[in-house]
Amino acid sequence: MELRDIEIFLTLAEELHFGRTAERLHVSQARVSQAIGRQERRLGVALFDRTSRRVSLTPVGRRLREDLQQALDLLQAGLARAEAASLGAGHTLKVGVFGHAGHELRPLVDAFLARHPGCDVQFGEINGSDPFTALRTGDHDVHVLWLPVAEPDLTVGPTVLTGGRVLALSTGHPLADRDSVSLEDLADNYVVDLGPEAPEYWVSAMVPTRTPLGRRIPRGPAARTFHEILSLVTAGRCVHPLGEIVARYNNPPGIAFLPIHDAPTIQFALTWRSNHDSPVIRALAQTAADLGPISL
Amino acid sequence: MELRDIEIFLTLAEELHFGRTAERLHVSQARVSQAIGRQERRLGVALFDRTSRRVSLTPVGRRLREDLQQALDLLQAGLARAEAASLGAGHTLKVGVFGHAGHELRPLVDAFLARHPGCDVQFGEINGSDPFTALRTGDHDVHVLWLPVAEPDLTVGPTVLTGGRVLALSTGHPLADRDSVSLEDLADNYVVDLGPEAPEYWVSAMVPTRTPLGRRIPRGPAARTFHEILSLVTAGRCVHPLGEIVARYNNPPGIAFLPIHDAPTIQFALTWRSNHDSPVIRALAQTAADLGPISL
DNA sequence: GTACCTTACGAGATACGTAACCATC
DNA sequence: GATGGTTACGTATCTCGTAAGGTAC
Repeated sequence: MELRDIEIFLTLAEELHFGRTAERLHVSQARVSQAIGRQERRLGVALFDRTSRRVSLTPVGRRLREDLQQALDLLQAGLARAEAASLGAGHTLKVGVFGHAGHELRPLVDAFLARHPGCDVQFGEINGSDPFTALRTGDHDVHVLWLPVAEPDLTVGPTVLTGGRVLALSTGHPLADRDSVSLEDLADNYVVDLGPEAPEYWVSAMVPTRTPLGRRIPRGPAARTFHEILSLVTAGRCVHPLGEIVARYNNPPGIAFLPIHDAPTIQFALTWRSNHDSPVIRALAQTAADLGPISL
Repeated sequence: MELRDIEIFLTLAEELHFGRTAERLHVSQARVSQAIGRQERRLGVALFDRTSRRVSLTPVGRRLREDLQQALDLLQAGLARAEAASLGAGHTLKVGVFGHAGHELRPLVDAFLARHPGCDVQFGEINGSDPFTALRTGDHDVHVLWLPVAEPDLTVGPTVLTGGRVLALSTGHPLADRDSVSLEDLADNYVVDLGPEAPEYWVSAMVPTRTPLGRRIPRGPAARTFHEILSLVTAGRCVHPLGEIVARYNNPPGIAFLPIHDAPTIQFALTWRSNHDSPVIRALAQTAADLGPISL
């Protein structure tokens, strides 16, 4: 991307300081030096006079700055116009969420639709055993996933939901008459195995493999959907940690949801394929960032 | 380089044909398709309506074309101005050549200096045992080398010299009273070994390892400089093929230069580090291209 | 069936960061 | 010796070409 070099040049022309330029553009100082050095080599002329104490534009640099600034402004204005056209053009965003989270996201969706009247949002369902596939196939545009998400091809955007966690257990379970449980209690029970498709680092952020004291939490039988999990829990074969939101929207017979008082709050963030972002997705992310996370 | 994508977009907007666009920009048709597809994904809007029969701009595309065309023109004008400033700023180009080739290149240098009065050309000497090092270290900006040159970090520019070839041999050599020799004659003699620093494919373009009929041409003792070669030849220990130009400018005692009548013409081309081109180098190359090769 | 746009995939080039280096005050 | 620009080098990403795959006429 040669445009980046131009951006670096223009920023340095403004800041007259390599370190600050690097900071502003979120790159390393070395990168700024390289970019400028390369431009100067290509052009065959110094754009900046610099010692390690002082940076200033040469006459050629000053002239180039004016020309490029103008060009870049035009360019970005053109692209922005095209993007704006896109947002007005009736795009539908398919957002994958767990269970009823879509309802809790109503404020975000409303704000987004208000800002972008041409657009629409549809929710699709995802589940913990396979959190990324629908995104990667293009079936969904955005997923709302608990963090951390560390997939090389996915971008993690703003957090949209935060909340506590509950333990689902059978009403007949010895712990069921408590007011709350501790993560330590998990060590004495099986939790549902979500299967091999979801990366372990991600699953274990919700379903830990060890208690804070280090005791192993055994994985029991596998389940792929939310209802399979519930049925294992109902049968008393497993307990299972879930987001607090689940307790708010579900009241299945034979199951109790008890707060896990020592589990850290969990965050759900917008996530999308890095290679497939688009103005609509960025607009949703922007709206989410402006709104801030919704706390349960 | 995101600028390339813009260039591709603008060209396609003009041609309305992926194949022709690819041809004009010297890229594959797939690349054009990829570039446009990516732009459209990023912008979230179609820029072209297309079937496999017909390509046309959408309204958004039409508008974007106008904006980007203007921006790109400005940008290139700015860069061109800076380049022009560079050419006026008294650059000195260090050109590495073999022996007296610099004299033969006088017409090129004169034309170049006439076009770019602020610039200067200095010649440095190179020799066949180590043709690239001075270029890579930055001691020289350009080398005039016989072809083929196939180094990944070097760019081969226009051919500046072409000429026949001669065999240097001792005046006491049995062949010395001929009018000319054949490549086949080499098989009965040792040729000078230029050492391991020069790549074999390049050396053998001047000093073949086999005759056209396939007989091996034995390599004799090693020599690093032109004068070392001559002294081996004078001593009768070797013969050695050289460019015709050598015979024109040298008349060393005890050595005869006989035309090799069946050796193909050899070409010498401007060569420089791909990563270190500059307006001055490009200007020299342009002048050379306009002038055409000088035939001996 | 043919012209021509798109997709899949791999190799090569490029961008960028880390770390060490060098210069100025 | 502290601040700040440069150089060397490794790696992750991106570019681009080849080849196979669609689709409209």
